[in-house]
Parts: sequence; structure tokens; C-alpha cells
Amino acid sequence: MATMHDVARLAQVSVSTVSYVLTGTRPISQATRNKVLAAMAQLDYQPNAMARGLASRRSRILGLLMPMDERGLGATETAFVTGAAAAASVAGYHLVLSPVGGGDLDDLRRLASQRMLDGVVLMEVQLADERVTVLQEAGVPLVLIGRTDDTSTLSYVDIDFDQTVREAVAHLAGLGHRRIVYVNHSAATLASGYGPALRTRDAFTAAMTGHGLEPVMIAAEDSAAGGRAALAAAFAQAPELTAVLAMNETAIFGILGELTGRGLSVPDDVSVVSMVTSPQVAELATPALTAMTSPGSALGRIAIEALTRHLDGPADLRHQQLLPCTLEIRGSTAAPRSRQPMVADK
Amino acid sequence: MATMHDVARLAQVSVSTVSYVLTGTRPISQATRNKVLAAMAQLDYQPNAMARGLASRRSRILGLLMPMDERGLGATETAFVTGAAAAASVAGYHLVLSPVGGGDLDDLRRLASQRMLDGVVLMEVQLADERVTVLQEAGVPLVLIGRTDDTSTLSYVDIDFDQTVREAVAHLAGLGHRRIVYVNHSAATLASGYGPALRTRDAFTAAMTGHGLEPVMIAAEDSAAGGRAALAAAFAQAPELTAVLAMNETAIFGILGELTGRGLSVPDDVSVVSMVTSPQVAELATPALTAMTSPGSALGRIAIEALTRHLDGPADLRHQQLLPCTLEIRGSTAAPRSRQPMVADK
DNA sequence: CCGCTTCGTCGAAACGCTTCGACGAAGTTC
DNA sequence: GAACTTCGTCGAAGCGTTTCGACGAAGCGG
Repeated sequence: MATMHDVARLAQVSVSTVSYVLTGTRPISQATRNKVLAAMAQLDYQPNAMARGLASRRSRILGLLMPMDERGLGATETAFVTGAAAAASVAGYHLVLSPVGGGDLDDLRRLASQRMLDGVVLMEVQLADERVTVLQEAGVPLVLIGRTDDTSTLSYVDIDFDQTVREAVAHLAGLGHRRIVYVNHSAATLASGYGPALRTRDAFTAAMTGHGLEPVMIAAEDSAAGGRAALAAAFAQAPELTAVLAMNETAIFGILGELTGRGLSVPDDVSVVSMVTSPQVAELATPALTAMTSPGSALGRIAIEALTRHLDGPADLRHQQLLPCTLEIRGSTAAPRSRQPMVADK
Repeated sequence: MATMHDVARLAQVSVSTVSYVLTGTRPISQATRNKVLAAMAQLDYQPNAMARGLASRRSRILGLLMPMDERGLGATETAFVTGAAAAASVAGYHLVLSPVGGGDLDDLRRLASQRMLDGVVLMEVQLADERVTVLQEAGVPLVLIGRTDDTSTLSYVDIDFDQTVREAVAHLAGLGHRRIVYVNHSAATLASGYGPALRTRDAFTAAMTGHGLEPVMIAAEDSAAGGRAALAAAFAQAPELTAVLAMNETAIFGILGELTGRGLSVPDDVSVVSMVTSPQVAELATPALTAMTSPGSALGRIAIEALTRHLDGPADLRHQQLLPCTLEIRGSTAAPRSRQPMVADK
């Protein structure tokens, strides 16, 4: 494996000159630059990442920390990742994903203190997230995807849940639905302070109230069975419901199954809107789901861009941004069968 | 940030002694060891990963390289990852996931030559996979999840597709199905030399022939629409089919939708078996899918264990292992409505 | 009690890079 | 044309570890 010394010797320049060619931190004449580049090519030289990291005190590695629970990564999360990886590559950084869950706090502390990560993007942030504290204490630059409750000192990118819910409700209300049930994540998830669940809950209440409608929310476990149970609960609380809004990508399949099981058709009897969903998942259902499509890769890209700007730029600016999901109408929403009770028609 | 020098000074020993305490490469008396450990604790010392990597020429970082395409990571892949991460942690390595696709071959070459990865686990291996060549040339120890066509010099862990298909077919045949259609990945995927698609194709042919049945395979795009088209094609080729075996996790939802659309019920009219599927996904469908459950985290764990054994141990042994999927019977399979034409009965 | 290992520790030399100060050679400015 | 600035390059000093050779102090056989 060739080193810088080898390159320098072959190009008949000093080691530091080779380094300057590589990093561009000092001007180098075109002639020497060419000599050096030729030597590097001839030796198939690759700088040693460890040595570079040690000397420069920056690894050019960015971490994307994502808790990997059983559910797996949906297409939505995958889009984050690919967006982030692309942006990192453009900025000249490597992106490594680390599956550190909430339990591995010590693991995280070690990772952070070992100076192996120049900066970190944290996914699936809780309202009160210890990982944030750990990383801040370790002095690692940080961008969140999601938000803690106190965002005053932090950079983040998140989905604009308020706007997203408002649009979803507006769509359904515009079609003439009056009785709309919101199926959220589980009660446990809500209690644990999961931001999206809490924010959508509040946004839903606000949006419904704004339309003069009564908000009904059901918490559902993240599973098909949870979805079925949720639908049963929904009918118990609001028998005359004509539309379901759901954020729970897994539960929604249970909801659809249960609807079919009850002999109800989508969208004729009940309309369904899925929130923060990728087109791929929306297309899996029959009929394909009308959904609020998440900004996906943009979220990852923006997070990385904010982070690298922070690392390379001098100012330590905060970046705080919300991106809305966009409504994509597919086959699962329609006007309710009867605005007024049937008997009143004709 | 405390360094080893600080620890050495505080403990009143030499730097090398501190290092020996840390690495255990030379005997240290209990007394000094305690002094050193106390000093480390007091200073909250964390070794600098870069310096360590430079001096020892090993980073203690393992890469898990997975192409991230649009489909996202299913629960199956996620299980790989978590299994691998856990095993790496146990062996004292960090695991980083790198989303290098087929296009990023140069990226990969750079990563490999920069000596930042002690070893690599490669996921989603093609029969002819350039990434293998690149990594071997770079001299990076390698374990595959999947197999290339020539496995003579490589370590790998893979699903035993042969056994898996055989068991799935046996299950259906045992129920009395004679006309079974296999829905594989797309023709393009097959043509690109995707091992699982090819191996299951051959295994299916063999298994069906073994039962004295005629194998019918349909290639389906990885989408719900692809599944619908595949089912239409299946009925065209084998109108009297009573069972579908599918490996395409995305297409299978289209298949189910289309079945319902045609007024056919699962499992009464048509039985469905999904291959290499996680329980989570199987439960999404209504009825829940009988499936061949992938060995999931075991695959990841075994791959990492093989890799670390190779790195830490002296011998450079190859590890080659196949794991079968296990049949989990849920609601989507049953005996065909009529074994013999009804008229022939009684 | 003398020469031999073994044990525990130290000092110094890497590891392969970045970065700082220095210093000729040109190029400017009055 | 003297006094300054760039410009382009060099040598050397780190960066924080590991690792190697060395060396006293014990421990041991004869």
C-alpha cells in the first residue's frame, strides 16, 4: 500500500507538497500538481483514513443514528437514508449508519467520545431524548430528524405535522365527510413522548375543531391486529364514521382487512387516508391508498447539508426547518355514500 | 479530552504501561493495573479511535454493505442488521452500515483502500458481483450474505433456497394441491443474475417434478401492479391453479388484491404461500400469510461471527453455511376445494 | 552464589498524515 | 532599486496510539 512518502519520492517533491495537492490548503503550481497527480495515479495511492483523521482531528465520517426496532425500515426511512448518503457523498463525507437503539446509551457515549464521528444525524427523536444529551456532552455536532420538546439550542429537520394533518382533514372534509376518526400510534408510544404521535394528535384536534367537527382519536398498536382492534374501537366510539385517517403504517393494513371483514368497501363506505406514507406502501393496498406522502429523501439531504455546513463553515448556525407531506389522491377516498341519511334522499 | 499521557502521568506509570492495561498484550501487575484503571476512570478517558487505528493498523470497524434501493428494507433485512450489530458488539467491533449500491463501485473501492474497515459483510450478492472483486483486490476480508456462482474461495452465509422451496411445495402438495404456480422476481432481476431468484426457480422445478407435477413459474415486477399482472398471467397459463407460491414480498399484495378482485377467496379457492418473509409482513395480509420465515438475525449474526473469527483467529478459514427458512402455517393455505373434480367424489 | 529464565515496566520509534513556520524567487509599489 | 508582498515549496513537529527492544528485579536449578 503506497503512502504519501512514496508519492513524494516519485514526484520529487516534499511530503507536505503532496498533502497540499490533496487538501488544497495552500497554493500549488500547476506543474507540480501534475507531477504529483501522475505519481499518485501511477502508485494507485489512496490516503490512509486513520492517519488523516489523527492528524487533522476530523474523520470526515458522519453518523446516521437510527434505532432499528422490529418494524424494520419502511420505504420512508429508507428514503431518508439514501437522501442523506447522497448529500454526504457530495460534501465529501462518508455516511455510516449505526443502529443504536435507546438501550445502547453507553455504546453511543463511547462512539461519540472516540472522536470517530465528525457529526451526527439522529433519527426517530423522542420529545425527551437522552441521546441528545449524551451527544451534546460529548461535543458532537448534531442535527435531528424530528424534534425534542425544547428545540432552542438545536438544529433539526422535521415533518410539518400540523400542516400535513390539516391538509388531510381538509381533503376529507372537502369530500363531505363529517365523522372522521384518527388512528394514531399506540398509547404506549404516546406516553413515551413520541413527537409525531403527539403533534398529530394535537393537530388533528385543532383541524377538526376548525371545521366544526368533533375529533375522535384511537390509539393502535403497530401491527395488523392493532389496526383491527382500532377499527372496532372506532366503530364503538363513532358508529356513523365515514372516514379514517391513520398514521400507523402497519396498523392500516389491519384496518383495511377489518373493513373488508365487516363487509364495508373502501372508499364507498369508508374513506381511508394514510399519513406520512411512501408511494410504494400506498400502492400495496387494494385499492391503493390516498396518502400524505412524506418528503422522504429531502429530509435526509437537508439534515446532512445542515450538518456539513455547520462543520465546514465557521459560524455555528442553527438550522430549523419543517417540511410538509404532500397529498396524493389514490383510490381509497371518495365522497361519503350519503351526506344525509339515505331515507332523506330523493 | 484526556489522552493516554494524562492517564500515565496521573497513574505515575509510562504510556506503554497504560496501553498494555488497555490491550492486555503484556502482563501487568494487579497493583499497577488498578492505579491505571483508577486514573482512567477519574479522567473519563476514552481511547482515540483514529490514533489506535493508525498505530495498530486495524480500525475495529466492520462494514455491512447493503444496496438500498427504492423498495426499502423489509423486516427481514432489518433482522439481518440487528443480528449483525449485536454480534459485532459482542466481538468488540463497531458495525457500520454503508448504503453502497452497484453504481458506487468507485466509492466502494475508496472505502476499501482507505483501510478504515477491518472487514466487510456484503448483502444482496449477485451471482456475478463486481463488488466482490473490488474488495478482494483491496484485500479486505469478506463474508457474503448470499453467494456468487463461484464460491470456492469465499466465505458466505445464505438461505438454503433448495430446502425452503422443497418444504413449501411439500406443504402445498401435502394439502392436495396439484396445480401450483410460482411467482418469482422480475424477468430483469432473473436476467441480472440474482441468486435467490435463480436458485428458487431451479429448486421449484426440481421439487414439482419430484412430486410428479408440472412446474409453472411467472416472473413479476416488484410492485403490487406486478403481482396483479402475474396472477393474470398465471391464470392464463394454468387456469385450474389452486395454489400460488411467491417470493416477491411486494408483488404478493397485488396478488392478494387481484384474487379478491376476481371474487376468489384465500385460502378456499386459492392457497398462497409467501417465501422468505418475516412474520410482521405475513401478518399484514388478510388472512395472515402462511410463509417460509427467513432465519433473519441468525444470518447476520453468523456472518459477523465468521468474519471476526477470521480477523482475530490466525487461520484463514472459510465459512460456508446454508440456513433454511421454516414453515409457519397461518391462514392463507388450506386443502383445495376439490381434490378430484367434484363429480368423481363418492 | 552464579548464570538463567520470566515478569513487569520503561523509553523510543513507528504509524501516515496535516499543518506551521520559514525561506527563496518573483512580482509590486513608490 | 529598496522595501514589501505574494507565491510555491520545504522540513519538521506533532496527532494519540501500539509495539519493540531493553533492562532491572525476582525466582530457580545446580
